[in-house]
Amino acid sequence: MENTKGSLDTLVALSKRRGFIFQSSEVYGGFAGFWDYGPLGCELKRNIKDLWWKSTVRLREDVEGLDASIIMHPAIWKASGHLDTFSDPMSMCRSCKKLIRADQIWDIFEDGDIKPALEAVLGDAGKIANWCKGRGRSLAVNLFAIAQAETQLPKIFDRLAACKDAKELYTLLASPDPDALVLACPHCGGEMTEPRPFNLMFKTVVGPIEDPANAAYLRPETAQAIFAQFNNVLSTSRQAVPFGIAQTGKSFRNEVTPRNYTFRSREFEQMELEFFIKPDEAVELLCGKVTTLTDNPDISGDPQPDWGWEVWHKYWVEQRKAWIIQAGLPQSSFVEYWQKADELAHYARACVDIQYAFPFGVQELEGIAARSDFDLTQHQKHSGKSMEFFDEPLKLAVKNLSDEQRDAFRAKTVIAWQAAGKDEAAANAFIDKLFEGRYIPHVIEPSAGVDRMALALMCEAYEEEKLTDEKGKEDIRTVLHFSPAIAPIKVAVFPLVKNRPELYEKAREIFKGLRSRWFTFWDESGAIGRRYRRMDEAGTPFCVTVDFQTLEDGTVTLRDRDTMQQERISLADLKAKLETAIG
RNA sequence: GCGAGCGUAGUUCAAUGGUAGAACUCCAGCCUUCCAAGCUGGUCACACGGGUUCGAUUCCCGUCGCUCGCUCCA
Repeated sequence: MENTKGSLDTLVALSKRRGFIFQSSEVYGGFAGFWDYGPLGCELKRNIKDLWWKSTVRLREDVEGLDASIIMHPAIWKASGHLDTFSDPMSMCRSCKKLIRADQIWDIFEDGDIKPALEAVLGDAGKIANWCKGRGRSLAVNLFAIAQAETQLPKIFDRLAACKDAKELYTLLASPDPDALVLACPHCGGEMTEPRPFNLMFKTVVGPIEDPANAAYLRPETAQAIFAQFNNVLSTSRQAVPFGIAQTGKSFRNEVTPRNYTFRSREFEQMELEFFIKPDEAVELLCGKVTTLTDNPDISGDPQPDWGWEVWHKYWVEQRKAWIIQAGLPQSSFVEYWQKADELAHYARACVDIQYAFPFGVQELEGIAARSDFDLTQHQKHSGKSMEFFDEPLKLAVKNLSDEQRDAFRAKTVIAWQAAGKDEAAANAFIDKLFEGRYIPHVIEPSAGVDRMALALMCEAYEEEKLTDEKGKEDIRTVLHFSPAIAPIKVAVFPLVKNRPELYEKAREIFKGLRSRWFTFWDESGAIGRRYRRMDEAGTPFCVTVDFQTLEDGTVTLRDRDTMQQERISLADLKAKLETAIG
């Protein structure tokens, strides 16, 4: 049997044909970056989320759930850094790769005579109109926006975007110095890319008044809500660090290029866990040592109090890999990529990407980041509210130390912090707090995409099987090998033929009995083989067929999707059998 | 965001300056005692908006969408 995985195109076609995923707003021509999940797709997504929630929250004593609002106080995005970095036009230096806010470059230009000169030229609407004639629309829009000279000047970005064109315009109008309009990096003098609007967040207005002061954003990640509600969850849940807060929900990013089917969508769903841990210094004071990866600790069992952040991070990487395998991606189908030091975000100590081999390339499915205390520190700074955790055992442990031991600890810690580039005062402030039993927890963040997981599971499950029957006739069977836990339809019930009332009635009775427990599908039309194949394309693991023997001895045939084998099983045993297989 | 190509039923393909055919799918009926293939009938398409024209699915322009390459991806 020679089987193939099929291309992304064949998967997309099946996905539409069977009702997994539709293009958003299709009747109006579609809407790039947005997708709708049909009857089977929404079951699939629901099953993925349920499986995640069960393993992350329900089965763990140390994780609590949260379901926060999508639109939150804009100050959250100020604190998190999203607003500063990604809502302004940015320009990147081609040499030193530094990202610089476009208005900062503009400020540099203000030193010279570029700005007034440019504005003078651009202000001549008649010249611009002539020049724009026959040129690209976006260019004309940009230049006219500037030329219109409304009471408010157009946004700085619009002006800067026109710089390249303005240079040409300068030349055309015999400007004294067109070269002056080349954007130069203020750090190294290198060439800057054209400014781009990094407004990755969707902006909206809260309240009926259309005023910039009422601007708010759709969340670009679910994580920040968890940090913002850290204190509330902590104080109402009887948890203590280490513990986690989990959330699933929609997030929104104004992606520049939504491509590869649902992989990079502008609206997507995340499953995020923020797991709060003690800083290593606190672990050391409590346990007298910090277990690191070089100690080769056993991370397959319950977490241990002496684990440092490295071990916690590795622990969650392994937890997440186990879950992904459970969901139906074999170990061989994904890779664990440890980001190099220069790839890490400035606040991250380590980050592992779980990458799946999609048909369009090996791409990130989930990230597990060690984010230090960056997020809670930011929110403490911006909100003015303490994000510290009071660790009573820590306070007691410190109390039991001698003055010499405390001094030695302080000296050692200050040196370590200085080696990490932080100043002595910060180290001492941290140690003072620590000695009182207070610290800002660090965090390990496993962050997974529901849509990416659904797509990966569909890609992995998809197979075109070449079958040859006993007469030697070849046939291709398209089948989705979903694991029973995530399969949208768990079981289908068929009457072997539909024009025998007694058979039909018996099958309906069995169908209704199963439906109360699992998502069960009923199909009575066409040849039995055709019905089996329909269910293969939907990924339904089991089909129950009611035939004449059922009426005599109370047995049915149970057909397995993957092996296509059938077994006769008594109705009395059917539910127990399915319970074992599906769960 | 830039450049190139593409856009006809759910899918794969036709034809055409005079409003479109097929196969498979799907639906209904018949037949049918277990793996899509029998019979009969049926539903369903020119992405959207302008322009040229007596008339546009066809030619032109724009928008939207898709694919590829660049760019981007906190």
